[in-house]
Amino acid sequence: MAKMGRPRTFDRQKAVVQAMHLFWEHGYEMTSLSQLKANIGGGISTPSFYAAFGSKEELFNEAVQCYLETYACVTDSLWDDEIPPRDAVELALRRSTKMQCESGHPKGCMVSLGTMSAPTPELAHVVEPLTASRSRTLQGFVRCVERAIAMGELAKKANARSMGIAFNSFLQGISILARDGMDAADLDASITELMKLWDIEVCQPK
Amino acid sequence: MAKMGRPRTFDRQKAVVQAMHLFWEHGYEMTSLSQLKANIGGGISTPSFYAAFGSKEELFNEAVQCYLETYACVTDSLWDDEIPPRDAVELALRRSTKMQCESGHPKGCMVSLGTMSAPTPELAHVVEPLTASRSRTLQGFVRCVERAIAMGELAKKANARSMGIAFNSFLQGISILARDGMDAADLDASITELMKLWDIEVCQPK
DNA sequence: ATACATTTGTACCAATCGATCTAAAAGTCG
DNA sequence: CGACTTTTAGATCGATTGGTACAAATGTAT
Repeated sequence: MAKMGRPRTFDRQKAVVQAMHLFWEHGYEMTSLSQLKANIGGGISTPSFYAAFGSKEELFNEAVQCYLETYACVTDSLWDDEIPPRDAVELALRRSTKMQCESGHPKGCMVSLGTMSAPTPELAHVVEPLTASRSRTLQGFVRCVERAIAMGELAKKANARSMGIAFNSFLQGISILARDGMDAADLDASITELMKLWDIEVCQPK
Repeated sequence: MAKMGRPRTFDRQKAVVQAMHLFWEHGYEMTSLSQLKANIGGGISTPSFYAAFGSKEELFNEAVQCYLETYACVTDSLWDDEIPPRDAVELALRRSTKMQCESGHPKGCMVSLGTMSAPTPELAHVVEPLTASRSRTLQGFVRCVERAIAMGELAKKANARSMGIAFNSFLQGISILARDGMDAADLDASITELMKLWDIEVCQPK
């Protein structure tokens, strides 16, 4: 049995992407139904919106999932054991910077900037996937340093958690700088500086 | 001639502080008049609010000024030429971390988190003082590195702007980590790691 | 052709947004 | 006391918030 009934006038998948861009730009609560409806398929009506997505919150969840499966993958190298740990860290930083500064979508990272999207405790569950993603990214940095120590690349006395937090805090800050309009080249140069943090912990005698 | 007319039932200065805490926690647009009125002097009426502060935007401006003159001073060391540049940078980072994690007020920095407070361009002017403050802090970091190079403490080949951006991005990221509930001790340890970025650029031969 | 399934547009819902009007209340002055 | 000044409380403003009811429109299946 194929699909029945009157067909949609808009592409549902494209609509999720358009919604993702709006939520990315303005956050959950600051994005209104009017904005969403106006930007989906060149404008849709209220009942069409609710028939297709259920509610604003459900659409947000879909938008977040869409983001996590696409743009957020720039940090996937942190969990790739095929990549040398130093390369994994540098790749995550450089790919994330490039993504956050490129045109065609809002600046910065939706996960990082989502920190301010849930002001009230009763709305915290809405952005929980974003919170979990930030926690996971921090874990990824720590994991890379731990892996390097275990491999003998970094000194045993290196503090994996502190180094991981340093890389992670730098990464989170990029979202704010990108929103403020900083060039990708400037950020890239600062990554080169930051990576020296890794190099000075490398075991000297080979 | 002394003050005339019916006296206020609330302390205007305390009210600005309470409003600052609300704006700090939820941002400009996400803080409603109802919240402000309910939290000022144990609850005030609408006309009392407008008689005392003019409008929501004017109160926000006062709250921002209050923040900049108090909490934001944790980074003042960046412009104090009496302090050795390395100490100035480390002081700014440690004082800011301590402030952002201490109890008695919302976590994180109002200036950094204010990035998400102005979604629409027509509200950008409201948070302009916050944007300017972030720009000023970045300049402060760069200035310290430049001062160290001029003093001969850091190598001439050191990239002042890139290093400044690295310190600044790390600092901005702290707001997000603090909001996520990270301990001040963890952040402090990561500052110790980050400061190695400075030490490796120090001119070796004394 | 007719029954069925789904989306569509129009109108509407209560609640809240920031802000204002009016008038009583509560002080300081002469 | 009475004139003056300011703040107070209650009612209300139009606009917007997220979300529904209802019926016409448009497709597929039999």
